[in-house]
Amino acid sequence: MIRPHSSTEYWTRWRTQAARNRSSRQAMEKRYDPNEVELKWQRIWEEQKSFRAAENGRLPKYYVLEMFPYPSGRIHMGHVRNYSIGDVVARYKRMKGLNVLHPMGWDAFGLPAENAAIERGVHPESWTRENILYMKTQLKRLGFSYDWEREVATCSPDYYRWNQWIFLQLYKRGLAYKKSSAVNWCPSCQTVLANEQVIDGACWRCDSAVAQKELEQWFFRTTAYAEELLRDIDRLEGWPEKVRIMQRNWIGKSIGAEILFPFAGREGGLTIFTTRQDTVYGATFVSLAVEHPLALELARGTPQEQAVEEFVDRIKQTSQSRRGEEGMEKEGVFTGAYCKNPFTGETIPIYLANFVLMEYGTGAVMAVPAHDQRDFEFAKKCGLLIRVVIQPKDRTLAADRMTEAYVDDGVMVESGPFTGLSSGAGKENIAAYLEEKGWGKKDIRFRLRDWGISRQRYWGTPIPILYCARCGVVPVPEADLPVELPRHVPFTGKGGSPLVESRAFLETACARCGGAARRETDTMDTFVDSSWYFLRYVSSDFDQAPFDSKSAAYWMPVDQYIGGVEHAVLHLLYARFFTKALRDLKLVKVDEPFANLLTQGMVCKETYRCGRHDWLLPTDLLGSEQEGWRCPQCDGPVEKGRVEKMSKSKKNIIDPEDLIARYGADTARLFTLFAAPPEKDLEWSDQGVEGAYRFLTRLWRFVSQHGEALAAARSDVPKKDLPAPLRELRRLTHRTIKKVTEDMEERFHFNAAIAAVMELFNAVGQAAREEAAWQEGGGVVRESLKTILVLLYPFVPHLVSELWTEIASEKSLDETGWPAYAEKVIEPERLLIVVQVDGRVRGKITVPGDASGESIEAEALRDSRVTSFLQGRKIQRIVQVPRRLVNIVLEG
RNA sequence: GCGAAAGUGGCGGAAUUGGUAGACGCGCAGGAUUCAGGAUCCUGUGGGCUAACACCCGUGGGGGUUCAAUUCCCCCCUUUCGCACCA
Repeated sequence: MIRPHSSTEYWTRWRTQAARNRSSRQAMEKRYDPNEVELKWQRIWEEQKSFRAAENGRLPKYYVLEMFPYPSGRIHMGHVRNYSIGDVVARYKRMKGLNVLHPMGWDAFGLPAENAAIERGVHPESWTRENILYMKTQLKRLGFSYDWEREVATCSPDYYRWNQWIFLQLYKRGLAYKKSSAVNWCPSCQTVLANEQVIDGACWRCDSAVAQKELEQWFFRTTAYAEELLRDIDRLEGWPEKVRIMQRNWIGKSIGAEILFPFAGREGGLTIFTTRQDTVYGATFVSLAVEHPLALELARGTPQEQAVEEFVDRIKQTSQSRRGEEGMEKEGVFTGAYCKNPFTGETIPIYLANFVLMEYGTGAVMAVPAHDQRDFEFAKKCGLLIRVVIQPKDRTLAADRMTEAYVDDGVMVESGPFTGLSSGAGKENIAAYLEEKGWGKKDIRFRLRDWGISRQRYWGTPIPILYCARCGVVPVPEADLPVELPRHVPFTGKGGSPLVESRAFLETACARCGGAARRETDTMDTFVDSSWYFLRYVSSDFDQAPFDSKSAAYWMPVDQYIGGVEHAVLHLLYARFFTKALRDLKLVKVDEPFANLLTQGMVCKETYRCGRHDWLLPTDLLGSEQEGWRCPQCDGPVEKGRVEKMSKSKKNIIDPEDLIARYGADTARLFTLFAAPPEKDLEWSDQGVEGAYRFLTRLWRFVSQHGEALAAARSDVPKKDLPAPLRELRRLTHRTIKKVTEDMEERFHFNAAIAAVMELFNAVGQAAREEAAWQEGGGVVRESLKTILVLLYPFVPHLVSELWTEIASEKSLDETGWPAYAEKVIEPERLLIVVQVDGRVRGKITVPGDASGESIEAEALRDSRVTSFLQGRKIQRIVQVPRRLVNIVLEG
């Protein structure tokens, strides 16, 4: 196969070629045309179905998943980055011999499609389908190695019927239920607004003030899993600490107690929740939320009645978001009613306060002004009693001299039988005492709320519920699924959900009694769709259940999940909730869906801004970098703004399509992977892109210049008697394999991996310029270059595939797999030892690889630069780091 | 306010079981090639002081531990992100 080929022959030819190159380089070389190369390989991969995944029990599996996109119309740089990272992982793991599942799909329900319908009269479905088609060609053009046969689109009835099916299972188990809850309501558009449609408390479309409106809505009982969701965070070792903390905070577990404060002068009492039962002797009043069911009732018949009514009305009108604002002043009103502190026996007043939340705890709190900052401020304002019941260790508090609450732990005082206990012991003892006395009990509360999934929208999954005048709430029988969205509905943007207007959809027969029934017109939150799509991929055409449990048993969990931090809480928490619920339905075995999570940073770019005309496109600017930019509209000075996340409004976006047209997908991928490590923000740089492109061009040129020689070179490298520079090149080659493998494996240090390959390529280039490199037949150069190509394959697969066919005849890239390195080759013959005197580098010596510590020390002491520092000084001791460093420590 | 992450040349970033700080890329400078420009190739490039060597300084600031600190500990500053009346 290999033609005999002497080095002289090669050199003669090389020289003539070089000479010819000088006269007509263009004609000589095949130019690097990324477009041609990339389309060619994309076609080949498609034809050969290279990335199809199939279950194979004999092979270890690897499931790598990137967060699927919303089909907004075009992909953006954030997608390119996210999916490039995922593709590197997928291709790398495949080369390592793992059976890789790498799917892609579409988070296809959502508001923008409905807006397009309202604004431009396009049906949400057509709009979405067209966007999907376009974006799919964009993703294919980037060469991502997806198994497209598993593609899912959540707006397809084949998909959302399983949303409905899961809903019914949850409903059966009481995990889906209905309750009254507030929504944002625009009184002018007569419609419900999503949170993102409320801007500064006003409707985004008509700018009128948004009100709160109570509606009956569907919920998933996420709180049923609160404890497990919290506990299992500890097991998610492959997740960023940041995300784990965010989830913990979101779930917000508080351990405390419920205490009943009986009313004074009437039956019953108020149940409060506290985490500081050790301060109960300092509770000098009780505060209620204005929404508390007893708020008005307690005031009835008292002189306070009118004041309370006014207060409640006023506070309720301020929206939730306003109420949470910083510096919101503590306000309250006395209800006119009293209760008893069961511990002190004192009669204490009941107030309403604007800072007490009905949604948390019981909507009632015992107020301990000395040891809670809010209560302190409130008590100061209303002139209420402040009593110190916890003393810090290092000083003594006096109520009348306090300027703020003391909220830390300490020793209990003035606390009856509990006086003298520490806060910790007090909490335990008081909780026990409560149960003994029947005044209350130990209690745990979560900040986590149940998940409201109802949306008064069209473009989402219809909730499979019927309302029958006779039977009440009736779930749609599984056999009748899917409940499909009616196609023809009016999109006006006014009134309720368009589904309400569709009689064909709305009016139906009761599944139980056959009588007239009405369908639920709410659709599901799109987070429902994305809470289990990773399971659908394992068997995306399965029609007996959401997914085939056997396939899930093979593929789950997702080994590596990759996406933006913006989903750190909601999406990831809901997906965890679904996984646990589906596990309890015996559909899946895993407790957690994502074993490892990588949250990639944002793609940023510098911005330009004019004082009068705001953000400007860099291409519109007048002037220059040196003499300063000027505004094209007013000729005023333009300040080079900060580096910000790419966004249309800041006019600092780069369209991936333009980038690909100019440089190709490989350059786009290489740059995004090289410019920063995946988890950090990436600062876009046009010059950096040029640099990446230049590197690829250099690689291309090297192969076209040396291709023939390399193809003909000996592939069996003679292990012995290599000239020193070639031994060195081999060593670097193997060292690079080791480094890149570690960078890929451990922390996805792709930028460092690429840098190492570039370094190797620089060395190859240098070696190849020497005639000596070809004397042994070019085998070492060939091995090094092949290594470069293989190591680069996950990053720039098109270019590498093309070059590989040029130089490597014997095996395909797929068969070759990820290279191994030999420790023995890496082992250097001579070691470079740094010699320090008193910790400062004073000399460098080289010693044989097997030199003993003593001989290294002796050598170090002989070094002339070192000895000049030893003149007239006494050596105190010598520290040696084997094979690396000698530090000579002097006395004095 | 609480929590987290980060701060290294002109720029993006390397290096952390403590052991040559600045890999790799960009930019810049010089050279080769070219009629010229571009492209390409080669060389240099933290700062100070030098003719050069040498030496000194240097990883946000200050202190500490150590033979040795970008890396570990304490204090402070700055930036970014998340949470923010959760009783």
